[in-house]
Amino acid sequence: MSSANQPVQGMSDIAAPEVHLWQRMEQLARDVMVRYGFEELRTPVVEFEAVFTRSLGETTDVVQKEMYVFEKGGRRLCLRPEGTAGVMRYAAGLGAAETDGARWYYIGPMFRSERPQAGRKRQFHQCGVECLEPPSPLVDAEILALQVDLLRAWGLGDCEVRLNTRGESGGQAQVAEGLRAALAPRAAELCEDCRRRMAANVLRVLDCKNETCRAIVAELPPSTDFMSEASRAYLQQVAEHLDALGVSYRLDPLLVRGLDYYEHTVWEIASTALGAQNAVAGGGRYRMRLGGRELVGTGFAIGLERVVGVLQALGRENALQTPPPKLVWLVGLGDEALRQNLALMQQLRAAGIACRMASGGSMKSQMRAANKSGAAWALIRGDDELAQGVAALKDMVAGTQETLPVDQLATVLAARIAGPAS
RNA sequence: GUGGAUAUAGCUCAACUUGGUAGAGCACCAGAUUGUGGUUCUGGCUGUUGCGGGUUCAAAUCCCGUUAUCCACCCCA
Repeated sequence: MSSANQPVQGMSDIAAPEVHLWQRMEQLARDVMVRYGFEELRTPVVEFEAVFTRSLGETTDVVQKEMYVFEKGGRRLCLRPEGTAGVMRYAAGLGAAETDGARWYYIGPMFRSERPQAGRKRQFHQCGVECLEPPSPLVDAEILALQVDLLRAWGLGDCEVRLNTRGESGGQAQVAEGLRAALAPRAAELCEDCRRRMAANVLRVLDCKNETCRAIVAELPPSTDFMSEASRAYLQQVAEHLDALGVSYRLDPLLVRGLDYYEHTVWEIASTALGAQNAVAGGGRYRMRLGGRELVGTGFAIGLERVVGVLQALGRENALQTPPPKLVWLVGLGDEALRQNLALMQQLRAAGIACRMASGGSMKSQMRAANKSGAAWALIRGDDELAQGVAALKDMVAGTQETLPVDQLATVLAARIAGPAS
């Protein structure tokens, strides 16, 4: 294969039959989110760079090295690396009356310039929600319940939810300090990465994969010890609401979320069916300041490529496939029949019937094309049929054939498509 | 950004170790007494061996570079 016809590194074409799975997933997602009172919000793929640098955190890897940034007309622009900041940029331009109680969802492509690997594309797709109701453990629990509901609709009702808190935003510096102090005596034993993380982002030490680091982390006091009583109580209430909602979860004090805007409730849903990139979805409560307004909300994002990956790994993708529409393939023998078939095809389409035809060729080759396309029927006309005002309708599965008047075709076919499976 | 593996027909792969200008299956196209697909039989088409350079009389094969893919680190959904 030549490099000229490949897509850009880390970006993929999604074609049939897999694209049918995507369409179905998106349809189910919209159905579920609408039931929870969410409206779709479509924000641009291109945003000002500052929208993300200010909200995700200047020091996060996403901002520092993964964004596609470019300059146009003297403005620093970028391709969105995630969905929340763009939604909040939109919200910041509204009045409080419009953002209070807002519930938005989005589905679309995101871009991060990372090295591609299993479950990690440079253009990937997320489905997420943002809820701007007044902060409450009840809202957090409801949003998590929505996410679990959505995964269940896709056939992933058995994923494990890990839940944790980052504490109120005012106390996060204390948490970092506390952890740093607790780690300090054993800093020399930590891996090279973790020694760097101690200064840059202590929380990341908690989910290091290195064995000796994990052993050290296991002996640390839980990070909630460094939080306020109110922060611990908030988490406790979220847990109680989740119990009431029937959502199962596991409290995991080592769960870390990467972006700076999170506060209080955070969660993540992973699947062992995936490789190293096993996080399927994540979410939490956040606070960010944009355009002079401070916005608080709860939201989540789901990586659609990863959901597809889990479904395929577990062999569940077929459960979401819907049967393709029944297709009628028009076969014409001779130029006049082809011409009249073209007009007939448009009449049938106008009646809601899916139709195709070949531009010519022998009857054999046209029938072969009909078969290859998976057409349910072949509709055959030659000079004899034209003269009599009829058409031969062949059932491609049963192999049976009958002759019908042309003016009855639309009603007969429509009835058979709607009726019981043939 | 770092590391490992890989790159041959539309697809899955063989030939590479022991250099001698590529082959199979599937797919595709066409026929099997001139109006019927899917099965069968017969025949046919397909490649600047990812790209660039080097060694050699000769490179898919050996060497260097480069690009891409896969996997892992890192990070995240």
